[in-house]
Amino acid sequence: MPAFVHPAAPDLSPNDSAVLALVQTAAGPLSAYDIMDKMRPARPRIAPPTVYRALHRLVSGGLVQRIESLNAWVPRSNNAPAEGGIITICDDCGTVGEYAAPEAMAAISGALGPTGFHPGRPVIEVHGRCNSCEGVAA
Amino acid sequence: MPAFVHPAAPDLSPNDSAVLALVQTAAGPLSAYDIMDKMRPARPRIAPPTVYRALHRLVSGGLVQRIESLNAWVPRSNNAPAEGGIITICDDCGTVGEYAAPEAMAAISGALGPTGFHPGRPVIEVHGRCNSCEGVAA
DNA sequence: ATGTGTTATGTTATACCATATCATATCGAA
DNA sequence: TTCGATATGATATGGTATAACATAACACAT
Repeated sequence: MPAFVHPAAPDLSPNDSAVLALVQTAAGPLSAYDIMDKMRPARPRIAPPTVYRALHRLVSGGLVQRIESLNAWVPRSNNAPAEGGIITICDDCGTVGEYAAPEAMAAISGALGPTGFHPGRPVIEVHGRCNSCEGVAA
Repeated sequence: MPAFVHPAAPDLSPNDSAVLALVQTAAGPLSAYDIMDKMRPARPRIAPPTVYRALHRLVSGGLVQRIESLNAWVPRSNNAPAEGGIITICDDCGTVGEYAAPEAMAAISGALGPTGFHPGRPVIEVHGRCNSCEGVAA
């Protein structure tokens, strides 16, 4: 897996900042339409492309990550790996976590080596139950 | 990662068989609406729920797999791992592959152990370029 | 044969997710 | 000032998935 480094985020547009703030302060993953709804009080005419454009820029800047298996978006934590950490998704409470796992990434690269496939963007999302939820009802 | 074993597929309904045949003979991943379009000549009134119900049953039976990052569906190969192999997706030609990688799964489990997260369904999809496409235009 | 439970399918409508397209605004560099 | 680059506005549409309710088909016990 090539070590992908996000380009340094330039200063954000007002739009981008607003979207980022919402994603960062949300209790969990937000869909693009959740974000729109939250922006609507301040900006009644906000439209989907505006939100998606901001999200795409934030993803490029490494500030936001899309959860493919949820069609939803979460902030990247500051201490998260530069790219491609493991995402955990609790199917009970919806909590999402992000963890570095260099050995896992290496193992994936190793497994793909013989196939000739050239890895680019990895999507590693593990559904399951978080520690709290598992404790409540095993 | 618990070793999840799909329940043995009971005999398929006619609907399920039709959907499975289409997925298995397609050149690449099919969306649910691709499948509907292919069924329409024979069944002009086919509707989305019919296709989705078949797909969900086929997934439960381990015969079909959903590619989360494509919103599309592919057959499980006979020699594919029981569950949770690594999916490769060539972003140039669309070809999808499935590979076993027990060490990678173990590494993911290992990385998550300290977090207390209890893994269930893993989604491991690696976008990149297949060997052929990489050769054509590096 | 009738009733009952179960599973599959039909049918309509709707919700939800994402982008194409074209117009307008803003701002700094040539 | 004019131009190019970037961000946003605005409308429309395309694409993905499920809710809700109705009906059919079949197995099987009474």
